Formats: sequence, C-alpha cells, structure tokens
Amino acid sequence: MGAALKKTDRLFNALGDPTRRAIVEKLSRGPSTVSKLAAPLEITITAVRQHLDVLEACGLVRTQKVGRVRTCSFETKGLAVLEHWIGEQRSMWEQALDRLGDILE
Amino acid sequence: MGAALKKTDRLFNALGDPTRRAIVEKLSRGPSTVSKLAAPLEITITAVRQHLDVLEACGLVRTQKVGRVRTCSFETKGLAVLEHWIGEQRSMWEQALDRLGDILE
DNA sequence: CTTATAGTGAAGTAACAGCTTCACTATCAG
DNA sequence: CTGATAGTGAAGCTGTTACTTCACTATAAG
Repeated sequence: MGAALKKTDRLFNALGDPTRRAIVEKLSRGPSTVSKLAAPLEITITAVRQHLDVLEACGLVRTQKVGRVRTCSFETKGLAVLEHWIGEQRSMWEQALDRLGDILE
Repeated sequence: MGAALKKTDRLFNALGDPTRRAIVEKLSRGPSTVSKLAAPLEITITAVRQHLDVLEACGLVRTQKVGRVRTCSFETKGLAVLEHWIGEQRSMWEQALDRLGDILE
C-alpha cells in the first residue's frame, strides 16, 4: 500500500501544475509531438520534455520515438487511480455520516 | 469558463501536496480540530492553518470557529469538480478514438 | 555533402511553497 | 485574577521546481 500511495502522490502532484494539465487536456483530444505541444504553450521544447517525463512516470501519458519525432499520447491508466482515490474519500465520508446518524437516533 | 479553470487549477494544486491530502483523508473519516490535525502530522498548528486556508479556498474543507476551537470538516463540493474534469478528459479521449476508428475504416 | 529539423542532457537561475519561530489575542478552568 | 489552552499573523529560511540557455546528437531533405 506504501507504493500505491506514492503513485497517488506523483499523480496529484503532476496534475497540480497548470502547464502539465494543459498538456494532458491537449493529448486527450488526440496524439501530438513534443514541438507541437510546445508551440501554443510558449515554452521551450526542453521544458515540455521535462513535463512529459513527469506525466509518463505516473501513467498519464505514453510516448514513443520514431525517427527523430517523439509522439505523445494520452494514457487512461492514470485517471483510474485518481478516480479510485476520490471514491475512497467519498465512501469514508458516507460512513462518517452514517455513524453520526446512528448517534443522533 | 476562465473562472472555472482557475478553480480546477487550485483544486489539483491543493491535492498535489501529500500533507494536504493527508488532512483531507483524515477529515473524510470525520471532523477534527486544528491541533488534532497537527499532532499526527508532526508539524506546527501554524502550518496546518496555512494548509486549511488552501483547502478551504478550493471547496475541499469547511471550517467554523466556536469559542477558541476551530472545527474542520470535509466538503464534498470539491470532489465533484475533480470528477467533472476527469470525465471531460475521458470523453474527449473516447471521441478521439472514434475519429481514429472512422479513418481506419 | 550540406543544411534544416526534432529532440536530448547538463547546468544554472529565479520564484515559489512549505515550514518554522516568535509575539500576540481570545477563550476557558481553577 | 492566574495560568493554561487554541489559534492567529507577520516575517524569514530553505528546498524544490519550472524554466532557460547552450552545446550536442540523430534523422530527414535538397
């Protein structure tokens, strides 16, 4: 469970950066390349590369280099982990409300 | 939509910090106070207060001061925004896959 | 072969985020 | 009243992080 926590850690941290979320949003609309991602963001391709490292490490993006072009695509796996965490908190909260209800009766 | 984006921004940023996520997880199990939150985290109550500011600003936590004690509780509203964002990306990705399928036919 | 394109890697900078300390206020208990 | 408890606010320290520059490699095109 310690490793799982670390994964959630990296995931939320990755999406905490607005530039990185912009990249994810772009890629969810379809694959792209490093320089095509950089253009609208107005940052260097080096910076984009660094962001891609982070996104790849937590399962939000998958990349593949063919020739001299690296193609980046969206990866659904990361979102599943996110949804799981949200579900956990929700159900814990429901249980807490139930206990409160029992006490009030 | 600009304002909505800013909200999502603050939300992910808030949950990007492990300490803040620990606070949210704790509160989803039931309400607590500032100093009770600080104890297991081994940080000062001042630090916890600062985290609570962030969490309150993005609708993940609600707090209320009675006498000299501030009681903090979990707020479901924030999670809804999160889920909405995840859903958006998922559906965009589905559509992208559909377009790809059409092309391949 | 020459030149342009796409990306990589290392190193540095500037800003920010998380945390602390300390001095302080407000509330409750004996 | 006295002392302890719970929290607040300002200011400063420190490590992290997002970003840049520059020198470089590898592929593609003329």
